[in-house]
Amino acid sequence: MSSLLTDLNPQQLEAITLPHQSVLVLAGAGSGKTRVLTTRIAHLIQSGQVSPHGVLAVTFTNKAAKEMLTRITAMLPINTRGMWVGTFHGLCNRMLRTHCQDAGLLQTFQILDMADQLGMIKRILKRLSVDDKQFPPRQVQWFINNAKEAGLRAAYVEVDDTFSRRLLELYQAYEQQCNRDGVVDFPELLLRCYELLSRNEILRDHYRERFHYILVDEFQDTNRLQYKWLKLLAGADTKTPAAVFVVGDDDQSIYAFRGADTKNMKEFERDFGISKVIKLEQNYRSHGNILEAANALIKNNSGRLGKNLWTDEGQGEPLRVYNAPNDYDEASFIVDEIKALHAEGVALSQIALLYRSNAQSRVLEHSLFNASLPYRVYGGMRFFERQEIKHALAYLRLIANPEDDNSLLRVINFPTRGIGSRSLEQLQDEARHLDSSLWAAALHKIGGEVTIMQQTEKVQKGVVGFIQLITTMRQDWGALPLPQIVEQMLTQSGLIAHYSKEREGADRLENLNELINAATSFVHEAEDDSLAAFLAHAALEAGEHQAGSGQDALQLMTVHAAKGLEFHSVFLSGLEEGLFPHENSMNDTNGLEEERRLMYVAITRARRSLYLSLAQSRMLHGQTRYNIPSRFLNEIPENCLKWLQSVPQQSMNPYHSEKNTVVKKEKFSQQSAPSSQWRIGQNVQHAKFGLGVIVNYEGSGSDARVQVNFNRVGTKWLLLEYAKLAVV
DNA sequence: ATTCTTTAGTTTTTT
DNA sequence: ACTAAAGAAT
Repeated sequence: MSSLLTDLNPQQLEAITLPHQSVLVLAGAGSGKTRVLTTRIAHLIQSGQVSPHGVLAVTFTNKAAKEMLTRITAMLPINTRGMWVGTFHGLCNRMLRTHCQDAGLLQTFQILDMADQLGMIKRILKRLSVDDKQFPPRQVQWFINNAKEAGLRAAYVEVDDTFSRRLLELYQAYEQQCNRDGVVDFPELLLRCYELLSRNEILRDHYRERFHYILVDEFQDTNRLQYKWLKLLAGADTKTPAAVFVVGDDDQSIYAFRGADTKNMKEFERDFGISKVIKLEQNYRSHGNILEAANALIKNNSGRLGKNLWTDEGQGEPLRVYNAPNDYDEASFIVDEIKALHAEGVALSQIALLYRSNAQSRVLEHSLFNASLPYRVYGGMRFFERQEIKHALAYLRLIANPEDDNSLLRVINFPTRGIGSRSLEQLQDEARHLDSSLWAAALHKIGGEVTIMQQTEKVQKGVVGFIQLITTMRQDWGALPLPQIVEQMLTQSGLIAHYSKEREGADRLENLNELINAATSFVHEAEDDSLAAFLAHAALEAGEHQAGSGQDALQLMTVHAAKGLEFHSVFLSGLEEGLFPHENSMNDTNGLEEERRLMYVAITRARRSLYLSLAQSRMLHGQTRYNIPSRFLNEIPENCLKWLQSVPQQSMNPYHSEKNTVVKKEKFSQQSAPSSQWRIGQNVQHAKFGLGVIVNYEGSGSDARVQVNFNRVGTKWLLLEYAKLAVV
């Protein structure tokens, strides 16, 4: 009947055209999941079952949300403005901004990212003089976020030992501080919003009345709180619940580490009285060998909901595996293969280079840069996370709300204006006395001592200057458009001047300029172009701002970031035990199964060709590590794989040999050369400490000592004369 | 108070 | 290897 519904298989068609009821769609990788989701929305609107106003679609990443909107607008020539499409956090932020009073928040409430949050926790630990050895800030952060993601306020957390009790007190102190500063962390966005809806019947009914159709992508990655929020919003327990269309794949659940729980799928079936589960099992993406490899691998996981992907396509080429002697050789192999593919006509943007952890991108980038292959890195160090941008944002936040202690502390002496630790301490004491923010304390101090004039002027000059600076900035705010506010702030704060003076400041200045551009384009694109909205955008979409996205470039990202994307060719690097699966996850079954799902995700990104590579040795944390091939390679059937030979040739790898000689030269020039068997990188055996690698040495003759990194006991300095080291 | 130097922790993945 | 924090020197 309509062009929307052509070229669909029966299951896809059924999912798309389902009447007003809730449904669970189990969609395997490459089964047209996103297409089904977007087509359903378009179909619902086109057939008049709902107006854009009544649709709410939740995705997991901003990238996915954007993609969804683009696809819908391509299918339907309508204005999608009324539709709510976004991430859980984005949608909650939107609701909280709209109803900030009911939510007990300032109009200008700010969002803390993970680093901000950690800084805040560190500050609280210091204030309460808690030993941060005993209570590592990271662990406190983990505790707080976990509680929030389970939907628990401090008052409801149950603890049974003194350690947890202390953690709970810290949680409480943290909550207080957040409330006073008017800041909100990531899980707080959800929890606040959930509480708002459950407390406020009018609002709840308003939104229930509005959103008759709710669609959720990547449902397997939702955590408990997100699910509760969804249930509440949809009115699962009412007579007229919304039609909730949920798409997920338990085999692609890779966010358990931040509370995602596939049990939500079972609960969804129960809570929404699901009578229909639709399975999409035909894969339209990958060739046979790739799919066979993925299926065989994921079979090793237990407790799957069960589904088997199949394809009409031919077997295609085998997966190519390359076992490199070291990480530089691995990189140059990848570079060569990418060049070859590109020469054959594959667009660089259709080639992805994936890795398990961000740290691995360095070596790869180096080789790509030397080969002048254009590439684009997703994730890693993001624009809004750079320190100069963080400083600038802190000033902007203070303009919006000077009570924000976090931001104040970040920039009160940056650029330096003579406010040292001493003055800061005084200020913090004052704030504690008054039980107020640092800003209020500073105002109070100046106000109080203005009568004593002379001395104050000397002691507090820096602080007075800072207060005047922020006050002046605040006066202009409101009158000026956003980009001008940013521009003025950059000069008035002295950030520009500071980075102009710095040796390596050129990049930073460029980034600060880019911030003005970001503000300009934000004003053009966003409906709400207020300062607060811009700051929320900066916190929530930290990764989305990427310069130079226009040209054809190779795509570099972690496997996590690659979920939901597909490429003609995929390179998966670092397939070694300890790296992938990661050593932190290898010890328990759950961790290992999640790693395997991650591997599954990685494999299924490829349409036509897939390259797997590993290195026998690689630099990590400044040390050479020797790894064995990943167990996942053994889980892929041999007939899918084609092992490539590595050719040990000096000329093939000029960078690596050059680098090595540089390192060695330095060592030799400063110290006498030890006998040839004791050299850096040599594997040795010690009677007591076991196996290790020599990482450094000094002295000579009877004084000669070597530093050895032992597998079991870490690094030790040993006198060669006494330590009976054996070469392995 | 600021800047230079040394040291310790850190990195798994992300909204 | 790299960065943030602590310590020492100016």
